[in-house]
Amino acid sequence: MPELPDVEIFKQYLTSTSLHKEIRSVEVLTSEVLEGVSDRKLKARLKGAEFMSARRHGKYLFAETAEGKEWLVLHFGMTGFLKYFKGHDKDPPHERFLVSFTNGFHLAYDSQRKLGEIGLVDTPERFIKERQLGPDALDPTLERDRFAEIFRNTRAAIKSALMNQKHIAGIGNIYSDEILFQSGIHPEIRSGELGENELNRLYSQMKYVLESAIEARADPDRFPSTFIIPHRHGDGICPKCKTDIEKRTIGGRTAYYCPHCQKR
DNA sequence: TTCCATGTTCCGCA
DNA sequence: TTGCGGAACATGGA
Repeated sequence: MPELPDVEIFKQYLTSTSLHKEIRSVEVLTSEVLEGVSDRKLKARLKGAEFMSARRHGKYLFAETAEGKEWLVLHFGMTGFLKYFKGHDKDPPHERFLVSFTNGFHLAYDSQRKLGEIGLVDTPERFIKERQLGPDALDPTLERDRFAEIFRNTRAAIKSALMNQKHIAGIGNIYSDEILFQSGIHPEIRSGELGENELNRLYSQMKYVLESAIEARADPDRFPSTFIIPHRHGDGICPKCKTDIEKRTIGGRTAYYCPHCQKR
């Protein structure tokens, strides 16, 4: 589930496995995932280079390939992930892009659906500006007042507003449900109608939920027992009050929430 | 078989 | 003009 916590784990994974290793070759197995760069150019730029550092903004992962000048950008769509391995019998099932290092290991980008994206950008900052992405949800310089201002100025349902990457980057359908549950806020309330107390809770719970998920390595089996995510299915029960969880479509996505803990 | 799914983008309407 | 809601996209599992 590649939302902010998942992509943060991918960043840690890429950092611990794939930095400072010479790239021997690059294979593009599904050219549809390339965005704004040709297969030929991508290979030419990566071959002989190495990943020098990794960064993340929202759901995007960046790997530095030429000091301060060029970065590989990866987006994982709904189903993407990375796998570092040795030996071709261990290739993941829907490999779209493969980097092979001179040490014999490979880094694969797997995406069952092809909704992800791979490109080359000169700097993450310019990319973020071009895509009009909002501040990263875990940016330590994102202060409560700026956060509150963003949500006071939008009229959409708060769930939709949280998922809008132009407002805050990194939150998707799953984690927006969790953040609203932990905040005790109904997902259909209009963003601009939230009171100051609710905005305060939303801000602090957003940080708490995302940080907790990263600490749990984005693995729902390790989430705090108060999280609603593991109960986010047809016959789920609220982990706090045992009320039946409700399901409804908001802004075109399925929302799960507790009608008792999250009053309108 | 049909519906639904963690992603973003595009279109039409207010 | 801008923002919002819904459809579209690709693929496979329930």
